Amino acid sequence: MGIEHKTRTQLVAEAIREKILSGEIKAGEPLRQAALAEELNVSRIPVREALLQLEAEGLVNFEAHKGATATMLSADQIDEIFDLRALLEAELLRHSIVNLTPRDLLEAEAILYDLEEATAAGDTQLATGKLNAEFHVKLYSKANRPQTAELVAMYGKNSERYVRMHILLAGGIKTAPEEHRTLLEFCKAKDVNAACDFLKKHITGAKDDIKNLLVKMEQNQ
Amino acid sequence: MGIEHKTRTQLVAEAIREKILSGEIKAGEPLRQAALAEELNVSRIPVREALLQLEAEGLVNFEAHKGATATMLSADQIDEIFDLRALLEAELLRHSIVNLTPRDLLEAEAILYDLEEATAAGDTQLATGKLNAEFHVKLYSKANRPQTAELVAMYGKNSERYVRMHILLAGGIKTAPEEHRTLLEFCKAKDVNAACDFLKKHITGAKDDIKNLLVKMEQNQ
DNA sequence: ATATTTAATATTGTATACAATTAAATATTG
DNA sequence: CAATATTTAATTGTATACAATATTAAATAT
Repeated sequence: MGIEHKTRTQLVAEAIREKILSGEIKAGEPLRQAALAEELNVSRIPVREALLQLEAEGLVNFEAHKGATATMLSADQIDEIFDLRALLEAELLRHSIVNLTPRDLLEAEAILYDLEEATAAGDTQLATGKLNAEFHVKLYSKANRPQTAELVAMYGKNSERYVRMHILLAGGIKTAPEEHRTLLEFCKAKDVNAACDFLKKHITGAKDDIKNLLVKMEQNQ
Repeated sequence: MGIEHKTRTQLVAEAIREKILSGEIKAGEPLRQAALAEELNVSRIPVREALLQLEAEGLVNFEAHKGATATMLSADQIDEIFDLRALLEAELLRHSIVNLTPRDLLEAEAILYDLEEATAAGDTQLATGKLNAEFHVKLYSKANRPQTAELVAMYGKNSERYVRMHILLAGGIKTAPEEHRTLLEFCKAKDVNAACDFLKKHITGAKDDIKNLLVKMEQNQ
């Protein structure tokens, strides 16, 4: 049970990732190695390695000799990412549902309870962010599809900043709380097809909401 | 039209990638930075960066302080990867079919012709490798889904060594050539659902073939 | 002899220094 | 003045050197 010995590269990656997701570093903005290195009190080597990792996560574009920039997703790319999420998350759910125990379903319901309470309290940040993710992860938890789950996590992270932005600009996503409850009921009933179809629509709905905003922003520039 | 100035990191990545795909570096084998650096006449820095890239491609596992190893895919992981490919490639085809021009279909048929000739000549390496990939790529070429295509390319690369190995050990994949022709006919007829369903079965069939071999190999160890 | 420390070695992680490339600024020419 | 060279500065890419960690070998204790 040793102390976790995080490498500098990992710490730097976390720092830059958060800067991008929080919007402190805006999409398209160049990421200067020297500046980041100085700010984080490390040499450029771990910064470079962190940037490479973040490129693999889709948060950064790294072009040889030209440097790294935070990725700027066009409306089309957002569109595609959310389609991918719908496809992959439905696949996870399909494999998970049959293995979900009554215990799992109760835990999901407990999260849903918190989520509804947060929504009622007006905490859209918490509701659409952490709790929403927890609920979904719980439903997928018995899929036994680690690589698919990793992909889903990656795309989730990549969408996160746009969701956050959307919350800020549009005052939260209109995802009706009942949608989550409907999804849970389908899972309880072990109605695989209904649950997966509904999940796809659920994700696609969020997409349309965000995409509209993105299109407007692109026009304004 | 400048001379392509490939960075050392890119060259090293290509070299190591080929070593892994060709089987020169076996799955599970450790990749010593110093040894690779000396062999390729570079310092350890580009080697490290190349290893990070290859990790993103799924060809390498990189653990802090312990070093990198060529990924060893279990039968379960192969299973999941091929399921993912079936899902994603069907998605690409679904979006591409409607945009495929008669010209595209003729080009696909030309590749298929070469493929059948190679098969007849007994060149399973060429037929199941390059030409097979070309045929599929042609069918997906009008999908307009760059990120999905990138994923498919990645998983394709990751499966490649197992396909190669299978060809060596089992004398080629039994994928009936008629399967490709059937798929092409569905595309010509613009029968989206039939084509996608058939494609999924086509990929899943290849999976079962390879998986059987993998299971045997795991038992032998 | 086996288990547990301690020392030695090998290997990875990171800072510094320098080389290569690109972008910006200045000079040059039609 | 516009367009093109030429120089300068900024930035990235990579080698070398050293620090931190993990692995192996030796030493000690049980």
